[in-house]
Amino acid sequence: MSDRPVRTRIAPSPTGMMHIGTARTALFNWLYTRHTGGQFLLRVEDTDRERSTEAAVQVIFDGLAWLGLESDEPPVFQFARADRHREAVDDLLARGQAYRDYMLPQELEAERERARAEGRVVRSPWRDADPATWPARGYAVRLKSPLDGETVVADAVKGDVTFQNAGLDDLILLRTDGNPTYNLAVVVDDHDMGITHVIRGDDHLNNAARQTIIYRALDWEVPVWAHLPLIHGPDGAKLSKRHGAQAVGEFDDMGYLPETLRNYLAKLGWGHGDDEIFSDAQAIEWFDIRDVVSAAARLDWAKLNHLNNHYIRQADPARLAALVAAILKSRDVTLRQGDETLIAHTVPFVRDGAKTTLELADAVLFVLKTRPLELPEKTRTQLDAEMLGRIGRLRTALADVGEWAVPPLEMAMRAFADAEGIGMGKFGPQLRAVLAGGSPAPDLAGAMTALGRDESLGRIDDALSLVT
RNA sequence: GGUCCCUUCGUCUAUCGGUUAGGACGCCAGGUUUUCAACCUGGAGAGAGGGGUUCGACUCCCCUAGGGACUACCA
Repeated sequence: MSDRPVRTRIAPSPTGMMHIGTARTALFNWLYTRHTGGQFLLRVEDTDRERSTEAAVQVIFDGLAWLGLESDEPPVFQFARADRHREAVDDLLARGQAYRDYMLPQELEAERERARAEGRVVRSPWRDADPATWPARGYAVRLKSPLDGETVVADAVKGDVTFQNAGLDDLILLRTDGNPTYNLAVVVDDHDMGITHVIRGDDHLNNAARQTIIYRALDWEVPVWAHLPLIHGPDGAKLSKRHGAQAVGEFDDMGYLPETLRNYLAKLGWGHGDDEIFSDAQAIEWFDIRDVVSAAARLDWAKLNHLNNHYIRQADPARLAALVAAILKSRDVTLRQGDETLIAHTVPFVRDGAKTTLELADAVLFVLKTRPLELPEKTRTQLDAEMLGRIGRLRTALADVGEWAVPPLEMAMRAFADAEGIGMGKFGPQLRAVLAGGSPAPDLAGAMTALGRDESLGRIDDALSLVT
């Protein structure tokens, strides 16, 4: 470890989606650099040319942007650095830290079977071969790993993890076709990018030992390792499609806010005492790798929903209105001029029960309807002469309300109920139906406030005119 | 099979040798009530098992069991 300024990175490969685990890794890297005043970088591991399409790369950019975790420097593309990787291999060869391996595929296969049967690691006969014996054919380049002793990965989350070198094979650095492999490229790129802390998924812990050996062979400073436990599905198994969602974009589509994800993901595998809901600023102030939990966590939808409800209640109505408008458009609901403003105006009255912006979109629908509303069959039967008479008298009372706001409207309705000698249950459900046409609606005073005086009274008038 | 990691309420976690093992979500009961939520009050609910170390272990060590990752000329 050194006193270099902290530089971390997120290094996803473009697969066409951004896994939620990748998102959390990005968040932890980001929190740590913000906490220490360092830089957070992005490297696209696009060496798999088949999958690395422009669209797949864009998914990564979009995912990070949505989460608000932007890189402090332009992204680095791994494939473009292949020459530099080969240069490092040449260096290793020159230092005698790597060797040409002329094993044929079938020979390798046979050796692999033998090694497994003997309970040892694959070894190449070319490790110490005399150059004079080199055949005239293509070769791969392997790292000349130490045969004995041990390699310790000083992990900031797991503690010291010791690997016996005898159990580590000579990994391939350069393929026969001349292309660098992942383990080599990662080391070279992290070094060149000045990465001081490699914070990544648990699944790379085993790689860390061999990567440590590469760093040493190159005589480079080994970064601080921090391997985060993985995120599992609610049933404890690896998170996959059947758990409902695994990609960042899916959470967006399901109506979760990015600040919800940030808070939730931060709490998944890291914690600060009893704090459950906290701002980015607080998370940045409190975050430390040492407090990262070492066990895998499970995704809990109920808690995610609870958090999302909290943030929906905190959010700016205009911002929510824009999100809701987009959702409605995707459902082929045609919005008129001014509808988004109307939605923003309605949001405060309906947001308390909304767990997602999708639910918020449902909750806001009643206000967008145009008169005359189509009333449900059940309501039409309930609107007999007696009920219509009552609602007519209520309309008169409401029309007298001075300020069209929740408290006065509530007062007026209570006074009306008292005057009629009945409970609110005797006209509330019917009034709701008349106002909302069967759509979900908030409490009556809230619904009427959202609708406004003219629209509310107008909808009541429409119902009253149903008299047959 | 081999290597490595993990194990506190259903779930996320607090505890860094001495606590009635705390909080949150969920759940249950009650309250509020014009629907659904939200909200308020209360409740049930945990140290995987077995050995040590220690005056004293959830906390440290070992074993077992269970879960997971890696084991490619993929990343």
